[in-house]
Amino acid sequence: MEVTRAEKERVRDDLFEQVMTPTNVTDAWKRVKANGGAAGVDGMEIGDFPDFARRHWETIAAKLREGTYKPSPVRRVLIPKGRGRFRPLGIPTVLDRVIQQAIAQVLVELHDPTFSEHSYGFRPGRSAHQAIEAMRTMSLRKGYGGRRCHVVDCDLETFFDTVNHQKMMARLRESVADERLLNLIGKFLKAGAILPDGTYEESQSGVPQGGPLSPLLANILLDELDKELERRGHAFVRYADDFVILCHGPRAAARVLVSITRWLSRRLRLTVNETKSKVVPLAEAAFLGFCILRKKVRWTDRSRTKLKEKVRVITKRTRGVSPQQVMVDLQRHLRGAVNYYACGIPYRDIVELDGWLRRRMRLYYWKQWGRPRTRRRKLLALGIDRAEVHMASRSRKGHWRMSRNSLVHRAMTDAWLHTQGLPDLVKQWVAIRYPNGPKGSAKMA
DNA sequence: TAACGTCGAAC
RNA sequence: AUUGUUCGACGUUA
Ligand SMILES: Nc1ncnc2c1ncn2[C@H]1C[C@H](O)[C@@H](COP(=O)(O)OP(=O)(O)OP(=O)(O)O)O1
Ligand SMILES: [Mg+2]
Repeated sequence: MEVTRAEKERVRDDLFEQVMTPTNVTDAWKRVKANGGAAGVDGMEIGDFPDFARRHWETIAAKLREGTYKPSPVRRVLIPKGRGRFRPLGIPTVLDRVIQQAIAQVLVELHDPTFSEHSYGFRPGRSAHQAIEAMRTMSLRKGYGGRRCHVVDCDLETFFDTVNHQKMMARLRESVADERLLNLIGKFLKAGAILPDGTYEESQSGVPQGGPLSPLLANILLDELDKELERRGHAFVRYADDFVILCHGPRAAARVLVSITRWLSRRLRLTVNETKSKVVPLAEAAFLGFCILRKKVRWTDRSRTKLKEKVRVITKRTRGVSPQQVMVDLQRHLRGAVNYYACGIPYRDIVELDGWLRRRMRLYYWKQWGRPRTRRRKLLALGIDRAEVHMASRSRKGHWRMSRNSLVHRAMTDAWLHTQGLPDLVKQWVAIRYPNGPKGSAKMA
């Protein structure tokens, strides 16, 4: 016992050297390189880094060890977040990303095993699917399934930007004894930012949205929230700054929301987003793009609308893009999106979506063919007889109506569209939902 | 099983 | 132009 405790002390105090290990640093660099991200405030691209590192790593390592290394400010880039709002990214330099990544790799092994079972965001081996499934399982427990079940759906306001430095460092000090490492992390927090107009801005609070270490720091801070929710015996699931608490009724839920809001503000100096946070009946609680309806996971109307909108954009730009190219784009987009949502898509939705997609693609071809002469030629080539072709090719009906026309349908059959490269959504859905085939006989991977 | 690459989703 | 963490799918290779 005495030996293991002493050993642990040693490892804790040696964390900094663990970060600086050549294998750890090269792993960190590999990751930064693989991400292929943009340059930071110094303008150094990923491609420039190996040369720079060969020349300067020794002196940088020395400065890091002496505690005299000064991280560069992050580069502030505003990206649209919908509804006219913007997300302020903080992009560290390539060098600082490597260093932060190296720190994260060491700290994650120390901290992640101690995190709550009910926390899912930014954590290795844990996914959004597991989080929503955990929520579903909780809702099945006695007392949470019925009509009375209400959910506190909580989200923090500009979460990363509002992380309190003092609170963050105090929390880190509880688990990290190495002063050099704490010092370095503190410097990263205070590095500041260069705004798009070139002016410097101090960072009095916040972890950069874009720092490789930031998600882990966020979880280390909110671990205290998890512990508090556990202490109070709440049925909750957290994904980053987004968490749900299942309650036995609307009044209890309302009390919990008020209480947790106050606790977060007082204890962690974090603000609950008043507009995003609310108490709703279980069926109306949207979490990670899903909700729980009649004990099943379902994608939200919003998720479906967003997916359709994306398809619309891909199939819109009729100018200059071949149908084949459009379908390649559709293929790879829908493969990923359907793969994510499949667990929440009911069969009738996927059939409807598949039909809508084919119709949209027929419309694309029809528009592409344009002039009556080319329409005539294409229709004949697809095996439609001359008399019918004559009428259809000269049709002045609207395009969307033509896409439903039976002749157009016979020319471009479902099978033909699929041979041209149109993804088969129903097939894909079945492959995900029933991976073992109709008999359910084969073994799992 | 692993490594690289492309892409999707959540935050 | 747009960073990061995590999960997943597909492709190439052995
Ligand atoms: N694209 C991203 N890049 C880097 N970090 C991100 C990204 N998206 C989300 N995050 C991180 C930083 C956010 O503070 C945190 C929570 O996300 P989110 O709730 O969507 O935004 P937010 O909390 O910053 O603003 P809001 O007030 O709109 O909730 O997750
Ligand atoms: Mg938020």
